[in-house]
Amino acid sequence: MLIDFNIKEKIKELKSNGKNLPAEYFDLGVAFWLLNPDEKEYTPEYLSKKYLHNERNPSTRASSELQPNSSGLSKLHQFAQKKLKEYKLQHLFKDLEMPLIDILSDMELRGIRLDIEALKKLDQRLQRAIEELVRGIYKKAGKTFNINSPKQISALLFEKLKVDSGGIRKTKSGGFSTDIEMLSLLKDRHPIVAQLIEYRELFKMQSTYVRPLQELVGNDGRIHTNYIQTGTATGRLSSQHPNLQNIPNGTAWATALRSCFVADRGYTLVSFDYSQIELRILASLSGDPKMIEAFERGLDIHTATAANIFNVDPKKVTSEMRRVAKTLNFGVVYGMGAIAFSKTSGLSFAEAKKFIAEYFSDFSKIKEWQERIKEQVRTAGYVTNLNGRRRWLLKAVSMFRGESAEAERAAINMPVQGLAADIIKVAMVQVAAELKRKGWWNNQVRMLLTIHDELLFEIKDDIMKEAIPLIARSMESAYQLAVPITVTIKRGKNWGRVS
DNA sequence: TTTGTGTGCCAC
DNA sequence: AAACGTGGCACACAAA
Ligand SMILES: Nc1nc2c(ncn2[C@H]2C[C@H](O)[C@@H](COP(=O)(O)OP(=O)(O)OP(=O)(O)O)O2)c(=O)[nH]1
Ligand SMILES: [Mn+2]
Ligand SMILES: [Mn+2]
Repeated sequence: MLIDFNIKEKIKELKSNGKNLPAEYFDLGVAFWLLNPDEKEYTPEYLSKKYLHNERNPSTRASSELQPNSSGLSKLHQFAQKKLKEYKLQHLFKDLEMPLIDILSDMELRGIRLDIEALKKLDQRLQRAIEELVRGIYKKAGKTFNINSPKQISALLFEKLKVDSGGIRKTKSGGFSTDIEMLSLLKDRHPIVAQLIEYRELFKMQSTYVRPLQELVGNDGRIHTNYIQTGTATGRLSSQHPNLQNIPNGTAWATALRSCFVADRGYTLVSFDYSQIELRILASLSGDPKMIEAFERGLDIHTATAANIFNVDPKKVTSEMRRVAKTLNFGVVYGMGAIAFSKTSGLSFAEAKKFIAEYFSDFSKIKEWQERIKEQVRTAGYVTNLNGRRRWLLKAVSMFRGESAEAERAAINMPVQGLAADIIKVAMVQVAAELKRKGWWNNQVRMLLTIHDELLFEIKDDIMKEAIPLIARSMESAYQLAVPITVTIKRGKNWGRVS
């Protein structure tokens, strides 16, 4: 058995060189992450110092110092084994996280094709639009300055241009805040502000996405992200270099950017996204009869909330309205206050307070479930999800009210977000196994991206008709809840496509 | 020159 | 963001 850190990288190396893979492996970083997903890092140096009280990297120590069988790595292994068993995490480790490594390594090696020419054109369009905005901003300002500096924007607006600063929040370091909420407030007070807002949007697109993506395209014309299996405290994956889990979505610029992610010739991009996934999980965990019935009837609670808040017929709910409602639905169940709710929804403070109160009286079992979680985290110092995944939250008993409240909200979130993470991981393992049985894995069907509750595939056109229902049914049956689990399927030659 | 903090914003 | 949660990343600015 291969016992080491960063096994995903080692597997990728072996696969790239056509070597045989170890039959069994034990990733120490992932093991320690399951034991405590809030560690600062999961390196041999850090963990052996912390758990073995040993300063040096256990894997690079001179062999002369070592007793056979008691090297630092096997000490860490023994410790992790013992604790995984004690915490009942072996199942998650052995049957979910370790099998996932093989899948993630295939996904990272495969990468996703980028249309470089389209991206360059988008860059140029952005560049021209940004230059135009900069000209207009400097003209209205009567001087040049660094528009990327919140400090300089503040000085310009409130000192040089004498814009009324009434109602403008201060940052914790004392200056006026210039975030989107404050700029929206200032939009009616000076014509420069609308241009600043648009500049922010375009500069973000260019500096965070369009430029770095061009840099990171490989010789194969594809982008290879790195999934961090130890990257979150709830069980989700994270994605780095580049992060492909936060590619813009919804605006015209976002669609243009997503259109640069394309399928190989003869293939189609197909995405499968779980519907209202954490609300379904919450309904199931809490046993709330009303929410369970809503899902059994096939209702869309995000749409219902949007219709309610915006006072329109559910059929008239737009995707932007539904996204706002999504923020509100999850906000409420994870502890949002009436002030934040009113700002996000546009409702008055009183209406917001009423909405939240009615939400918890409609779905009263959710409130009861939350109270049980709060009790658990206070008494045990940790919470677990349905599969035993664990998060330590010792601050739940902090003497500082803000700290304990924050820990309680995290405690309420973890069992839900963490089960959603487990469900998609189970789905990935199950789908991969079924596709391998078909002989399609990594050939006619390529799993490209995992985005929290969504899988993006590249599928050969001639087997789409068979592959799509196979994947969808597999994802929907990956886990049994008290409510049905469904996926929404979208397809196109590029990622900016319509349904 | 590098490193760390603050601000801000993209996604789920 | 004044009581939604989970992330990654770019940039300004100050300190090392
Ligand atoms: N706490 C919190 N969680 C969020 C937020 N946005 C998304 N999530 C979590 C909960 C969602 O169920 C999960 C997947 O995000 P999606 O965008 O796919 O939304 P969801 O599946 O709920 O609805 P959908 O039917 O796919 O549009 O991520 C948010 O603003 N706050
Ligand atoms: Mn979803
Ligand atoms: Mn999603």
